[in-house]
Amino acid sequence: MMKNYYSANPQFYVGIDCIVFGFLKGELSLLLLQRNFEPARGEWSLMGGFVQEDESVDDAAKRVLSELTGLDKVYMEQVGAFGNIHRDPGGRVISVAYYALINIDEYDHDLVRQHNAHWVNINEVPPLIFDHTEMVRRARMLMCQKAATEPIGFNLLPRLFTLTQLQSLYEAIFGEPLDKRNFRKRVAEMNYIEKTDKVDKTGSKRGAALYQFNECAYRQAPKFKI
Amino acid sequence: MMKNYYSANPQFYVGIDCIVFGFLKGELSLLLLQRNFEPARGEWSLMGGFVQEDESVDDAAKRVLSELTGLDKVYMEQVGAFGNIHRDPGGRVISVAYYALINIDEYDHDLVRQHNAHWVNINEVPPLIFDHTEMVRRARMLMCQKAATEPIGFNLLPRLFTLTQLQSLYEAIFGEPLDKRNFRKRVAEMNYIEKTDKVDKTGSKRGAALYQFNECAYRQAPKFKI
DNA sequence: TCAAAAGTGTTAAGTTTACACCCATGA
DNA sequence: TCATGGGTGTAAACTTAACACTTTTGA
Repeated sequence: MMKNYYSANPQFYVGIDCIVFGFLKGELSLLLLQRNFEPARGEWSLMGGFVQEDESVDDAAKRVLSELTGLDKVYMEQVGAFGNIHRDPGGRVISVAYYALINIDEYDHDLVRQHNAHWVNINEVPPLIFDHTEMVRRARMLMCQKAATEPIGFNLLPRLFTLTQLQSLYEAIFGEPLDKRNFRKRVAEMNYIEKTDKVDKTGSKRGAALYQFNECAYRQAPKFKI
Repeated sequence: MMKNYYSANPQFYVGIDCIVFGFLKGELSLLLLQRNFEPARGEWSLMGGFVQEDESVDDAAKRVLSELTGLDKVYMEQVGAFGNIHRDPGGRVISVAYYALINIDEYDHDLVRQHNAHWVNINEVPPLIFDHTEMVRRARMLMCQKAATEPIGFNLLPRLFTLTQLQSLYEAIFGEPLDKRNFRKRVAEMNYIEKTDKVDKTGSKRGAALYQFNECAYRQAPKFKI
C-alpha cells in the first residue's frame, strides 16, 4: 500500500543544467553550447542532461559536467530546481541547475569542441533557450555572494597565481574595481593565501610573486572576507 | 526524434517538503507532522506531497502548504532539490524543499490537527525521517541569511506588532540577544516600519506602541539591515 | 508603592575607504 | 632610459557595539 501511495503520482524527467564559470583573459566567462541537436537546434543553451536511475542528482550534475569538460572533482553548487510546466517546450522536464567553477587551463578542449561549446564573456551572454537565462542570473548572484565570504574563487585560477590575477578575478566576480592596497591588505591577513618563492615573469618585466591557496591552513581558521 | 531523445531517460516521482516556520511564544518553531501513515508511521517528518502533472514545482509547494494550513499567498522560498538515491527508503523520490513563513494567528487549526501536526521549538526538533533534518538545517540557514538583509520577518508576525515582539523575533531567528537601543535605532531608520496610533496593552501595564510594515513604502527605498 | 515592560543618546572601538609614490626589469 | 606592472602605509569617515536610567501603569 506504500507502493500504492507513491504510484498514484505522476513521474517526471529530471534534467540537469550546468552553469560553467571560467576566468578567461581577465574576464569571467561561461561555457555555453550552440546546440547542434533538437530541440532548439542552433540556439544557445547551458550544458544539460538527465538524471538517471543509478545516480543521485548531485552525481548526475558531476557526470554532465564531466561529459562536457572531462573534469572530475570540480567545485559545484546547486542553484535550485526549475519546474515551470512549460519551461521546456519539448516536454515536461523539471530541471536542477548547478554552477561549476573550473580552471580554464585544465579542461578537455576536444570534448568541449565536440559539444560545440564556447566561452562567452559573462557580460555578453546571448539569449539562451528556455529558462536558462534565469538560471544564469541566479547562479551568478549565488556565486557572487558565496565568493565574497568563502574562498571558492581559487577554483577559477591555476594553482599558482599572482595577486594581480587574484584581484582581477574578484573584480570580474563582483563587477566592480577594487582598491589594490586595500585588497592586498586583506589578502595579507589570510595566512592560508601563501606566498611561494616562485615568480611569474609573463605578466610584467619585474615579475610578480606567485601565491597558492592552502586548503588545510584555511580549515584551521576558516575566515575569509574580500 | 525529440520525443525519442527525452524518452530514453528515466522518470521520477518529484516530492515537495515544506519547512514551516512560525513564531510562537517568543520562540521560532516548526510545524512538524507525526506521521499517521506509511512509510515511517509514528515518526516525525516535514509536511510533504508530490508534484502533479498540471502544476509547476512552486505551485505544488503552495498547494502542499495550503493542504496543511489552509493558507494562501504565503511567503515561500525554495531551499533546493534533494536527490540522493536512497533518501526515501520507500522508493526513488527526488524532493524539492521549500521554507514558508506563516503568521501563527492565521492558519487553519482543524487542518493542522487532521494532519497530526504540531509546533515544535526550533531548538528542540526531534530526529526527522529521511533527509528532513538536513532540509531543516539548510532552510534555517537560508532563512537566517535572508532575514538579515530583507524584510521577510514580518511574515511571521501579526499585521500590528510591538518593537519588543519584533526584537524577540529577530533574536529567535539569529539565535542571539540583540541590544535594545541599537535595535530600535535601526528600526527608526527604516521609515517603512511605521508606528501606528494603536497600543498593545497585553504585554505590559504601560502599553507598547504598535507598528506595521508598509510594503509599498519599502519598495520605494528597499534598504533593510537588522 | 512597586514590579514589569517601554522607551530613550552618547561614546569608544573597530572597520572601511580613499589615496600616491617608489621599485625592478626588459625592451 | 623609459614604459610597464609590482609593491607598499596612513589618516579620515563611517559603522558597530557597549552601556543605564527614567517612564508609565495595573495590581
